[in-house]
Amino acid sequence: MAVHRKAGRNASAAGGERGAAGESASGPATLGEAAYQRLRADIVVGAFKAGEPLRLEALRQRYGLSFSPLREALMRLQSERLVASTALRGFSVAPLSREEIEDATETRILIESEALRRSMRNGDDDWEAGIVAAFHALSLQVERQSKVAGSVATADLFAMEERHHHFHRALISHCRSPRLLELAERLYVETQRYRLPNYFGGVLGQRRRDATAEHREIMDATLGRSEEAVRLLADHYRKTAAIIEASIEWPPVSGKAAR
Amino acid sequence: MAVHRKAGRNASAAGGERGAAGESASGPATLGEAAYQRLRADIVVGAFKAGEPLRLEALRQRYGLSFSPLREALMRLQSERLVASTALRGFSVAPLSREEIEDATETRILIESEALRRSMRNGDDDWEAGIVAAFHALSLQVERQSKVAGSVATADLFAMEERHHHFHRALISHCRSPRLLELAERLYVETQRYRLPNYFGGVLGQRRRDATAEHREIMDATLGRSEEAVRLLADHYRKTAAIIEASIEWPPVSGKAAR
DNA sequence: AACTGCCATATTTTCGAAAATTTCCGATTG
DNA sequence: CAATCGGAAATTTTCGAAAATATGGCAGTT
Repeated sequence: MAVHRKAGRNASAAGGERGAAGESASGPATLGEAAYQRLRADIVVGAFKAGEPLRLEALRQRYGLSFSPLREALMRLQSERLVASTALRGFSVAPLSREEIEDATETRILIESEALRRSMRNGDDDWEAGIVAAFHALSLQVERQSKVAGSVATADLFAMEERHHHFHRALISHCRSPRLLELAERLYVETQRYRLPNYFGGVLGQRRRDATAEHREIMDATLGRSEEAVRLLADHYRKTAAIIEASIEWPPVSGKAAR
Repeated sequence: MAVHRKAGRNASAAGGERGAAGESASGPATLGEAAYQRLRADIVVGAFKAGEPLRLEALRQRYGLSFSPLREALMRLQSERLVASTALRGFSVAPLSREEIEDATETRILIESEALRRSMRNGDDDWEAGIVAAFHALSLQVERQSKVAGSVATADLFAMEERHHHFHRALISHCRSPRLLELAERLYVETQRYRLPNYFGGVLGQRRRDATAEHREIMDATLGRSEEAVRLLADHYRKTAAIIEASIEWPPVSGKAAR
């Protein structure tokens, strides 16, 4: 007995190397992959609070999965610094702290600065077109949301986030280093944890900050192959970090983090 | 029935956060951790050839473990780029290539350059003492091995490797960035795969390269808080990469990598 | 009250088998 | 002969239970 999967499941012939963007239709190929994606999303949006223990039984019920795929996913998330764990005492959501956001921000700047420089050296017409297109799509979404009076739909916030991500990826896309691209990707997700609560939570209407102008400046300098682009990008990230650090009431440093 | 572990196993009360150095006595706390360490060691020393499929049944027999801890370990190794995998087609040893060693080397230089600069800014007396001590220990080992006539014992090669690693870690140890340290660590292991075969395999007696002199120069410039240290370190890594690239007969580019 | 040892319970970790999927091979067809 | 189809075998992935370990409370002692 014990039917493992409800139906024969989506017959994705392709499969796809992990780490690739795609998947598109038909969903994740394995339950482990699905667990990874859902868990990561839930951590990033704050569905689990920082530092909160992640008990396997609870996760099993929440996602309707068995231990094996969950453990795999948690293992993977741990190596991406979204989850912490101690030997025989289980997993917990990685804590948030000033030190962490600063380290993540500065590391991200180090990685993306280099990636941006290389992209500017290697970038061709397609690269430029990709950046312009991504910027435009992002602007449209910003425009649309600024028109809305009250609260913005969650779906729109996700669309916004997606386009923002896409824009920043376009800038460095032609650096020709798999490692730099992967690191930038991970650091984007790590910092997302810090940005999103601030973003969903509150200051939506009164956008004190003109992020679009910053993005445009970065784009212009980048297309002009100017080293200034690197400085602007770094400033952009540092400003974001500063705003977040100011807006969060950091929990008092406690000795016992996990569990 | 089905006794899980032979005996009650070593009762390591401590446990220890993963990623920490220690463990010292009493071995890994969990079988998953043990699998990770053994598998990683076997991949790095080339016990499994690059590109070779890692079949679970074979691993199960080799290490006397069940699937779960093995999969966990493989998952972890994949996120460290030592293992590749495709959705439902299993794992394989990550391939070696010119592109990879170049990317790894340049990324390592990017990371360690920044880490070294910060260490030079932050470093105190203990930091300096640590570097001097590590250099000295490394020199002693080099000295000892150069005296030996014929082939050197494997244990000595490992001791050498360990002290070399320790020296490079000492240089950047005070950068105050957990991420940079972790990345440097991972890149060290990644590049180890390329260095070791060359190291074990052949040119032991006729050390054409005076690595000790290079190390001393790096140390001196570092202790003198000179930016020159960064340049020397980068040269050191690029030279190593160049030697390796020259000494390896690269396999012809084939389309099908895994399995 | 503080400390210690012990037991019951909660939780993680590991196992071995079942299920799902891919791979391989031969027969069949165009 | 190339291509395709089917089905057996090989392999990965998932499950659910068993084992190992940690946790928390309670009694007994100092």
